[in-house]
Amino acid sequence: MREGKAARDPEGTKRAILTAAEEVFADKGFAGATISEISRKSGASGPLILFHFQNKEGLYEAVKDGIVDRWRDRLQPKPVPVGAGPEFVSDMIKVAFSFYIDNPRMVRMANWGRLEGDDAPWGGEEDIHHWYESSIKEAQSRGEIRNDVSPLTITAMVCGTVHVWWEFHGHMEEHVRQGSYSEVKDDDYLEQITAIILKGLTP
Amino acid sequence: MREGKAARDPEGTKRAILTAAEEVFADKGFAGATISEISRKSGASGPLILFHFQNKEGLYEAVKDGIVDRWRDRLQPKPVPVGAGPEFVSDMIKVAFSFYIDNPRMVRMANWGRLEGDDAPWGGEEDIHHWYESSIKEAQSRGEIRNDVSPLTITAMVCGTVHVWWEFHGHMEEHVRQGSYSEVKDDDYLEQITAIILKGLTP
DNA sequence: GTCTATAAACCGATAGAC
DNA sequence: GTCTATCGGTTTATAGAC
Repeated sequence: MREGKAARDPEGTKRAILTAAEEVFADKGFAGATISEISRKSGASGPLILFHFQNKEGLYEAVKDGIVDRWRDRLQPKPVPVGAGPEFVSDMIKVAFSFYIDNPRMVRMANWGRLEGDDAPWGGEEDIHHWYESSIKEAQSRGEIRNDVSPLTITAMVCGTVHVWWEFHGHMEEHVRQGSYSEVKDDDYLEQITAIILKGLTP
Repeated sequence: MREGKAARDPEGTKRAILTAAEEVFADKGFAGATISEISRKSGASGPLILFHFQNKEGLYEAVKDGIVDRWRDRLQPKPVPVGAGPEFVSDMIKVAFSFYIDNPRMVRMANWGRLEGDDAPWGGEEDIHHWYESSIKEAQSRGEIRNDVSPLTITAMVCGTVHVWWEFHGHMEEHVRQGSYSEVKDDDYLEQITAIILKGLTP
């Protein structure tokens, strides 16, 4: 977007604005982000940004929509797993774990949003949770997973255990640095929580 | 704080400002909070707030200090548990669980802070983690907890499993409302995760 | 569609009277 | 210690030329 001056390419401009905005919103949140910073990073003037997206909130929503769209495109419809309870759960953990590596800006945007009071599910999320719930229930009915715990509990536990690792990473590094704990590598953490959860879920 | 006008009571004023500021910072974060809103809620004028706390950042730090002080006052020094590995862990879970109920503003402040890049541990936190680490290690050496997992993993898992419950509460309620999951009560969740984690940690 | 210029509001912070 | 008045800087958003 730096081709001389006023390079009338509305779609390219929009894309540049969205890219820059996503970066800034993920970094600073809605209140902390400014249009002038997005202007600087995108090369488009402030008024042009508002011309394309109405106002700051419109830009924010457009960024969110973009993230959801990209994410949904990558989601293949998964087959309901058959006869593989433990493997299904360890897969669930692994997928959640790498999600945080692959989608750092989406994660940050969701975190800001939650604090700002936005509890609405992101597009496509419902399908995944429906799939989780039915898969867990099936595994329970086959006797592969203990059935005295709710599917929601299992999902929350998996998500939380993974979430805390990436979300409190800097925080925990501080504790390691201060000698409260000895270091744990990412892969080791993944392996260990998988072992604990699988064992904890056996009937 | 509302006794007529200019009620020269510096300590009372400071307290009113801190109370209002804590509310606003917890609600909006540092960037989203404004001195004028804190002024409105506390009854003290903007300049008076800045007179007492230097600048916005100084006020923010004072709020954080106040929270930490109140929190630390309630922390009794705990004895290192003896011969009660599983009970120690279930206690750890219970304490973490009720912490989120008892300290909602502290939790929100910490969440905002983490997003804003503040990884510094809160005062007094180090002691707790030291205590966790040594307690877990002892339980492991006594063969009450499996010793192929790191203490940090266990702490993170407990914190994450609890954290996700309160942090994603509104979010999960949405999923329940949409029929993805059937409802789970707070107490049931606590009971179920305790059962899963305890079983998962047996040697 | 894109820019410059600018309005209108609000921000944190200061000056100075009391 | 507390207030009113106000400054200088930024913010979002608009007007209007091109």
